Formats: sequence, C-alpha cells, structure tokens
Amino acid sequence: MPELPELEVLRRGLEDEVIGKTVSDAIVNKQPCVNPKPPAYQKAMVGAKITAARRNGKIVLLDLDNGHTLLLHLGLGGRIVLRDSLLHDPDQAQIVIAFQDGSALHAERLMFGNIHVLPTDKLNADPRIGNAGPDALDELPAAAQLRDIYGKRKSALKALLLDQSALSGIGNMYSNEILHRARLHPQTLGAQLSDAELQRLHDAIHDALTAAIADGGASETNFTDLHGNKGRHLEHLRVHGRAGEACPECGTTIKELRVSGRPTFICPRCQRKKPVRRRKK
DNA sequence: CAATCGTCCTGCGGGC
DNA sequence: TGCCCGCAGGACGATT
Repeated sequence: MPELPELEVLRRGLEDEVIGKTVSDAIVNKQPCVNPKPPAYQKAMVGAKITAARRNGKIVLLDLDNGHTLLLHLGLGGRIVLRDSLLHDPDQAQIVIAFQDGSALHAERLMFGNIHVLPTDKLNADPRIGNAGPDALDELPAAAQLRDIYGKRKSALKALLLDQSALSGIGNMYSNEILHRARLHPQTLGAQLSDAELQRLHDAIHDALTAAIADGGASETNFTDLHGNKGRHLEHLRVHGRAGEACPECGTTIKELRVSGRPTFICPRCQRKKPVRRRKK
C-alpha cells in the first residue's frame, strides 16, 4: 500500500507534469470512487486549470484555478499514471482526467482509493485532512515536541505510528522500518519512552521516509510513479516482509508478529521489549 | 484480507 | 466513600 514516500514521489511527478494543464474531460468508470457523484464532479473539474500539487500525509492535493481542490487517495494498491493520449485504454482506468493537450491521468486499481473534489477553503471538512496530525515528513516535530504527541499516551508505539491524527503519512510498512531503525519494540508504550528513545524515534521517522523517497518509493502492490516506474526501495527494506531473513544490523533472524492487529516485523535482538516495571510496595 | 475512519463500549481518573 | 462525567483506548463494522 502506498504510504507517505510513495505519495511524495507521485506528488513530485504531478508537480513536474500537470501544473498548468487544463482539464478537458473527467471520465468516471467506477462511480463509488468519486465524490461528488457525476455530473457535479464533472462540473467542478472540466475547464479548470491545475495550479499546484500538494501533499498532506497520504493524500495528494491538486489545486484548481476555480476555487476547488482535488483530493487523491490511492488506498491500498492504486496508482496514477500519465498517459500520452485519452485513446490509451480509457476503460481500464477507474477514473480518467483528460487534459486539453491530449495527455490524461489514469487512476487504476484503486482499492479503497478515491478522488474527491472540495472547495479549497473547505478542505478541513474532509476528516482525512481536518483530523490529520502534522505531516511526518514536512512537519515532523523535533524530538522534544514528539513527547506531546507520543510520549504521554498509553498505547503501543505501533498503534501510535499508525494513528494519522498523531502524525500523518505513516502506514504499516514504514512503521515496521521506523521501529527497527529506532531499535524500539512495537509494544513499547508511548509514555514509557525516554528522551533518548524519542530522539531515536524522531531520527528514524525522518531517515526511513527520506531514504524511501530517494529510492523512488517501494512498490509492494501496484504503486508506480506517473510514468509506471516502481521505485527501488522494496529491496532496501530492513525488516518489513523479511521474516526468516537476517537482520541487517546484527544477523539475528527477523520475526513476524501481530501488534495492534497488524503484521509486524522485528529483529528480536535489536528491538527488545522494555522490562515491565514492577510495582513498588 | 488489505488500511482507515466512524461508532460504540468500557474503564479510569478527577471533581465534588 | 460513592457517584457522575469526560476522555482515552480498544473492538468492531463499513468501505472496494
């Protein structure tokens, strides 16, 4: 499933390729994917020029010059590619946004993904924007501020990293990579974290996301950039999906477990559970 | 099943 | 000590 790094790769592609283009047609092959429903969807889109490509967590935002903004949400395994022409199998895509210059964005294989159009000044009405915490890349708070976000909570770090209202953009794969880089066990409680551990967590978040973006993202399922490139980060993952392989730090066999109901990969040596503090008499 | 959001329920702490 | 309220966190359902 695409997470923050993959969406940043997509955003950069959109910034390079579609800013200034004017929408000539908005085709919907799969109704549940768009909001509002046609024909209101087309009314908000057709004739509008794209002015900016932004990202908020896992949501990519395309601003239009008519006061609306397009929210792109890839969901579990979708991708968005730029085709040379509308004639290129438009029925294969769930959604096609065609431009006056003959190019077109095709949204394909969106699972739980969708495209919404909202007035730009009402973006907060969408909970994925309005309830989102700071972006884990662009707005990552310093370690000391992370205590306000994670350090007071009595949930497992695994669940906290996945909580989009705490920090936005981290999903299951990068939560595994971050916890390994930070040498923290996923069941560590937020409130148990020392200052040094919060610093490690901060650095791990930054480093894991930045490294993935530099690799063009990781394509676990169907993600590609605008041109169909999958990205090279899958082969650089340290623990995610690597149960039975050797930890790149210490060689110990990587183990899979479930934490907060999610597949979780750890090195049992690098990521030891904090001892449960005995209650004093 | 996948990931996320919304809803519902429980349990805990604080205030009185 | 006991009760109520509010909130945090966990479970569960809906979504495609």
